[in-house]
Amino acid sequence: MTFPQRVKMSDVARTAGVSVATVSKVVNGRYGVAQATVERVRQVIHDLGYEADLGAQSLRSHRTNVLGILVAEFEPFSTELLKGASREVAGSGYQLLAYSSGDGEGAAIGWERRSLARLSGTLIDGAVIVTPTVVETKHGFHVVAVDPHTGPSGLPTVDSDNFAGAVLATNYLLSLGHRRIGHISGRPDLESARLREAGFRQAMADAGVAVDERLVRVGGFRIEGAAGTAAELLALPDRPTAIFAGNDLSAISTLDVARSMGIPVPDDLSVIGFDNVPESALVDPPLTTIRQPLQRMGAESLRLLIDLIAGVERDAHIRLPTELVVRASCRPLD
Amino acid sequence: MTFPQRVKMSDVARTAGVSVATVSKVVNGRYGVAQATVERVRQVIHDLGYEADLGAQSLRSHRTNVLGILVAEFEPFSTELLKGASREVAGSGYQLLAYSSGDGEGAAIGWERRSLARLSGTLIDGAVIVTPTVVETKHGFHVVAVDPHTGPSGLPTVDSDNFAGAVLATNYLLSLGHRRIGHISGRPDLESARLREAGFRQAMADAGVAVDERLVRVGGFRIEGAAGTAAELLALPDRPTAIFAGNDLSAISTLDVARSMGIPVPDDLSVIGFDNVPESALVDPPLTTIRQPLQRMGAESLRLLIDLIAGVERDAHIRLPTELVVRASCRPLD
DNA sequence: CGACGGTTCGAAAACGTTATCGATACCGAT
DNA sequence: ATCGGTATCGATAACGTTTTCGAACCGTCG
Repeated sequence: MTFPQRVKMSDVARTAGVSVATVSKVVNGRYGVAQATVERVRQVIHDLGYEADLGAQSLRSHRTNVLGILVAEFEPFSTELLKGASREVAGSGYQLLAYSSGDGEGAAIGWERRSLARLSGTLIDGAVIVTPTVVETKHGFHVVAVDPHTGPSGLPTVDSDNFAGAVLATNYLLSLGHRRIGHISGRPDLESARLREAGFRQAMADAGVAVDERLVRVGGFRIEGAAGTAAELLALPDRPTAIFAGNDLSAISTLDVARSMGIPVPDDLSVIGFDNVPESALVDPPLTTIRQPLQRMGAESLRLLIDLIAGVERDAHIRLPTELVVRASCRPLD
Repeated sequence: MTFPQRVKMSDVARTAGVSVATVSKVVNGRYGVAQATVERVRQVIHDLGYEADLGAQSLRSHRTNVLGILVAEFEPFSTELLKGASREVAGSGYQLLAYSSGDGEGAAIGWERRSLARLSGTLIDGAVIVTPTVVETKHGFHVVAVDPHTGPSGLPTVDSDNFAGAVLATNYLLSLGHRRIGHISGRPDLESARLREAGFRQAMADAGVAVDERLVRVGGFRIEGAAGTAAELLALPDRPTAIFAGNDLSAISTLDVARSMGIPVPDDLSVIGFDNVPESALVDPPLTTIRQPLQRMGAESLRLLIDLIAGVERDAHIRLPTELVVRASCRPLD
């Protein structure tokens, strides 16, 4: 296990005929080295293919120019965020690393904290955490939270307007004439799930229609959990004519369940989702849903993180707008 | 930019009343420390929440216990691999970091080499590269290639049996009575695309049906490129009755084009894909395709990498089987 | 009783980088 | 000539860890 080929700063220094200190200055663009020297050293660096040793760099300066993004799992939601984030990072001088807990469903809740402890201050200069449960963060290490769990988070956050989106969705269903509207809500510890349910209730109240409590149920944000809930809802004697699912995954799951129960969508049941993951355009029927600008959220969170590290003063809570995407899974009640 | 809170090995040593050398031995499970001391130090480590500084660790020992997986972009294909890989890594003692070039379409070809140069030997102990163009790798640093570009690669690889899969697909269409079969092939510099086209031609030849060269066209593996190609194919005066698309993305794209041209699938056109990405089950009609065990490929590549690093002797070329997944996008020719 | 093997521990030297700060060279002005 | 002031550069001390190697101790055996 040897790394014989790695060229280090002292090699560059020797063949350029200067000291390592000077090479370091050139690499980091510090003041105090003659233009001619700069160019010579640059040339040697290029010729030798020198790359700074991240470990040593971090050890000495506590900076690595590497940013991390932590997701629970690589599913469509996170993936879209990742796309936006990795696009944003290009040209920023940072590298982006994605990290997944990798441990499935029943994983310990504190995985992000452990990962962060391990990575922070040594491997990465900052991180964006998706759907985090943690709030505390050690001083001097920057993290921004995307779509955090409930609770007063002191962290900088970026999310979308979940409440307004839920109102949008509910109003759309209402405008189609639906009154018996079911809601499959997400994990109650998720701030976004809570807000979506709140928006749903608000819109119903504003329209003056009472919500039948038997029609709003926790389904989880995962596809399996939602299936059971959808089945319960649809098996009800007077089942809802429309379902507002807490996210696209559970909406898609509802579509499946309806099909297997012989309930045609949208004819006998309207379904609306939330998120607008790419899949929602592909399912049959194409899903009407609320669009969260996922890629943009990823991009914004990275930009925010970079700004935070650079110390620029700015608003640390970004809320992006949601919008209704009408496809084919809803229709007016006869 | 200070990190005041970070507890270092010397802190542990001091409060445990031993030297840093001893702590290091405990952490790394080295021989030569009394059982009682081990337990005392372990306790202190836990109490103080000590985490090794990856930078210093790597600097000194050239090991980080971090593995990387490099993908060009976070699309369904890579994502499935990532899932498999991150599942496999759990409990292996390694951490897994995903890295994406982030730069879109026209990015420089050598991005992986640059990334690898930067990360290798300092940040990660080894890497799996998805769809790599590079072949060379510095000595002592292990990489395994998934679905590599064409050319004799000296790298350890894992892929699926693209040739056999293409034969499977073609034979299926043939068995349905199709003779005018079109093929949208992937980027010609991809080994897998080349093999799929070869399998297609082989199966046609074996069945004694000549391939009409106007019906096999390069479409690229990206959804946009494939759309144009599909449109050309379907606009032909005597258009094919079936299309074997080089991958699911182009198959899905073909479905779209067919719909917009008013050609019903599968009634007037059969379409078969390759990969079996999750999306293919969701589209309308659900796509008949060839399944590559993507998650398993991810898992196998990680296992291979770990074994390689550990120095175990084993076959360094893994080829996983493909299989036909019949859904609803093909039907017998009348 | 001295030597010896085994066990447990710590001092100290790396690893490759960055930051400080003193040394040197050079310049124009007195 | 001497001097103050700038540029330019290099020695050197960290950073937190791993590893080597010898010291110290204890019990055993000849």
